[in-house]
Amino acid sequence: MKPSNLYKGSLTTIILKLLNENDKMYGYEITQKVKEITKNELQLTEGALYPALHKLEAQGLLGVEVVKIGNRVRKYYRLTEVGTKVTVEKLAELESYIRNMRALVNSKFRDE
Amino acid sequence: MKPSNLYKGSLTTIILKLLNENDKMYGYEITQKVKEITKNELQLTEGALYPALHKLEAQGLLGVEVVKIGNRVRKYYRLTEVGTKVTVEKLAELESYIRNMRALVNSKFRDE
DNA sequence: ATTTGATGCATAAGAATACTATGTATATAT
DNA sequence: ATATATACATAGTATTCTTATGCATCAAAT
Repeated sequence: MKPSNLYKGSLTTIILKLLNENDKMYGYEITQKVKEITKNELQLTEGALYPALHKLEAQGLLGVEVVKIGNRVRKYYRLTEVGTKVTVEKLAELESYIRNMRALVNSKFRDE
Repeated sequence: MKPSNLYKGSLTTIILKLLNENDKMYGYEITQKVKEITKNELQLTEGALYPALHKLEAQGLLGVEVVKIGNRVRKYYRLTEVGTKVTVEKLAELESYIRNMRALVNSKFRDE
């Protein structure tokens, strides 16, 4: 999460929404999906992502399934029922946030 | 800043933009303006606002003017030249943030 | 053959940001 | 008199993320 610190607080929303779209995803896949969707403008770091996934799991919003691919391990995450509910809330909060920020910022920029 | 933690990282942008619109403002005035514009959805706390103002001043983005109103003191803040430049950057970052978040979240919500 | 880059997980130390609580003080309305 | 609004400020705490580091597998290039 490099570019600006506006993203602070958005990671949970991003993860939940991606899992809502994709049934199940593993961590590395999420980082790539975000890069792809935002055309490299947002790169989430593993140091942020993995702790966030663990926390969401601990809170019961995500379930995990460990899969062996050859000799490598993948941990697939998917939304629980509660996780789906929280996703709805988080998306509503995002809309509210955007609406409020637009209202705060919308008037013309003054340069004189 | 109560409702969601999406606002984390947005305070600087809000302050700078309001000062860009209003020439000069004091702290309490800023809290009221934000409440008004967001229809009470966003209430910034003084514990966040005042340290933020001091920091922006220390960074040279804001200038201060202390005014006595009766027996009370007000500290009016206004943008410096550098502050105006940074405001432009912050607004661009906000647009970028909103664009990226919309892209990440835009597809239909899945509920089956 | 081996090195590089990509894949894939993880955690610890620290920085940045905001929240909660608290403190001080003046002004106004009931 | 008392509650509410105005107006500033800081300390302690919590949350979130960044940076740095570590381990390990696999594919492709030299």
